[in-house]
Amino acid sequence: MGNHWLVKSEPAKYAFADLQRDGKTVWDGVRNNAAALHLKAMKVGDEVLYYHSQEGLAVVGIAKVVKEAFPDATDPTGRFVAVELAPVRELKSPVALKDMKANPALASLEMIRQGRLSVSPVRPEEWAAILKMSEA
DNA sequence: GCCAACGTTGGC
DNA sequence: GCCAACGTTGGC
Repeated sequence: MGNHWLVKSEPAKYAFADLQRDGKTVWDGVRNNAAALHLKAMKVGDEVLYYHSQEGLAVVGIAKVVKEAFPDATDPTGRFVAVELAPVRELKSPVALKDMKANPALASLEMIRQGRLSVSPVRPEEWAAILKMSEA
C-alpha cells in the first residue's frame, strides 16, 4: 500500500468540487522546500486528504496521485515540482480542524504541528483516525 | 556564515 | 483584520 498525504487548498481558489469537476489537476505553485520534498516522495496511487484552508477549515475529500513529481511549469527558477491529482471521493462528513486538534490520536499530525505546511505526510494510523471521524 | 528584516501563510 | 509561525533574503 502507498503512502498517505494531506494537501491544503483555499476553496475560493480551487475547491475539492473543482477537482471533481475537472477530473484531475496539476498540483503546482508549491514554493516551500519541505512541501516540495513531500511532493517528490509521492507515488502514483498514493491517497491524499484534501483540506480546505481559510474557509471551511476541514478535510473534505480524498484524492489520489496520478502523476509523480515533474518540474513546476509555473516556477521560473525551476527549483520546485508539481504532481497531478485526481478525485477519489468526497467524505461523508467533513473533518474539521478543531476536531482533529481535539483528537489525541492526531496530536503529532504534521499539518497540526506545522500549520503553514501546504503538503504534509499522514501516518497510516492518522489516516484511519481521520477517515473514522468522517463517517461519524 | 550569521542574523535581522521582511514576506507569506493560515488560524482566529 | 490581526498576529504568530516560519521560511527566505540580503547586508555585513
